[in-house]
Amino acid sequence: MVSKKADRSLRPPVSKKPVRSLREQITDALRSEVLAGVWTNEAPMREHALAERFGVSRGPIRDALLQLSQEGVLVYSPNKGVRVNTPPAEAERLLLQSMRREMETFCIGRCMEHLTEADDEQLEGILAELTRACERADLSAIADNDLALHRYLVRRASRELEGVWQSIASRLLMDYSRIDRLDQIVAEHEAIVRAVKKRNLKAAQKAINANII
Amino acid sequence: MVSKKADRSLRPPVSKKPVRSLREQITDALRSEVLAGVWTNEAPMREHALAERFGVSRGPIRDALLQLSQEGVLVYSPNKGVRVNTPPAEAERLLLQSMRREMETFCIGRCMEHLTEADDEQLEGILAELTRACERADLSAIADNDLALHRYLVRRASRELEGVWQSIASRLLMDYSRIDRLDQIVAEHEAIVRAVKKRNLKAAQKAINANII
DNA sequence: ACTTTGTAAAATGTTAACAATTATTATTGA
DNA sequence: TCAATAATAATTGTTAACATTTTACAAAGT
Repeated sequence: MVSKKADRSLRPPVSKKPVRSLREQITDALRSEVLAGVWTNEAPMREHALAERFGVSRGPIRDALLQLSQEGVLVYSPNKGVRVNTPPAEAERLLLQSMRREMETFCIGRCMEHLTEADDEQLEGILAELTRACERADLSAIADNDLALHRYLVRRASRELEGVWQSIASRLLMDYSRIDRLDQIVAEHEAIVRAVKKRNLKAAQKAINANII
Repeated sequence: MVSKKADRSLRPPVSKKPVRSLREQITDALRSEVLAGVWTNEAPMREHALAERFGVSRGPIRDALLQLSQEGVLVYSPNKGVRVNTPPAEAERLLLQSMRREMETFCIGRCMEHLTEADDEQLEGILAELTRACERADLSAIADNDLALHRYLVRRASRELEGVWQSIASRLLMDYSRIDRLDQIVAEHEAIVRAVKKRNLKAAQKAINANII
């Protein structure tokens, strides 16, 4: 499924997309699953089982699990493996929320002016995927595209900040599976994209802050 | 030096200290070196050389390099290895500073009331190490103990926040090697410890904010 | 019945060999 | 001489085997 051979044969002959390593692919797949509530924090996630499922050896699996542990999605216990992290307590949650708002407000303010129509298209594409994911209630895809939309704006503002942002956003979405208002998710992100397309900074910041809850 | 056998033989018979994995030891060692300016970002850090130096195989080395890349200390290029990251630009720096202040202000306010005399002793110990490191101008040890003192307070407040804090603090200290006022470092951290020992929250927050520059 | 102890299974930690990629050097051609 | 290209070396990516640790289970003892 993510094996290297298959990946290469499927890749278009001329591709500008940066090669995504096995580790990255596995990390992304597992993150969206965990945020969607596919895994419980009762039983540890076994490396051998994951390796078989992804059709790779334990090496890249370990890399992904280590990365997700640093990101706050999983919790790592030496010699015991990893399990799903618990959502942050109320006080931590409020702090992380405040920090995420600060980051994304900064990022949209920084990238807004030099966004192009190509960026608008990209955002529309992610929004469309998010909408479809909501329609079929695919929590994993919803988490994926929710993060992707915000990440796109962060990345446009600063590659340096992406890592910090990811670990804050992931922690905040640790109880994403409890989300039930799927139409609200779509509406909030539509508002963000709309404001961005109009290059209306204040409205965009307002929409983003309204979405970070 | 960091081999497992040696480590176990040196461990006291009854120890409450959590076992530090090879990955953690190597990560900490490399982080303090990079922050101290031992490595340049000109040449990539070679896995084989590091493996030989630490007397382990490339596996744990790769783990440490991956972790430090996520932390913002190193930059990872697929198939090309890692090199030292560049310090954040001014705008990013100001944002990260603000976030770090917010975090540490929160953490000291949260842990202050349930700190004990044992904590005071720990902090004094770190401060003493920091002072000695400054006296012999050992930048690596200075970076280590500077981070250790702040990390201690963060950890006392919340284990959940430690990872986020580390990646912010590391990025802010990426030009630590340019520090030349060694006596000022000692004075600022003395002020922090003094305020904490007096359980004076306002003074502690002020001292911490004065130190985050 | 309960605790303790020893053994076996299963999991993670580490290593070394192999595969694939990138960088370097040498060579060929105009 | 210089550019293009092929051979070579060096480096990272991946894998499978081995080592260590933890866990589960059963047997023995009190």
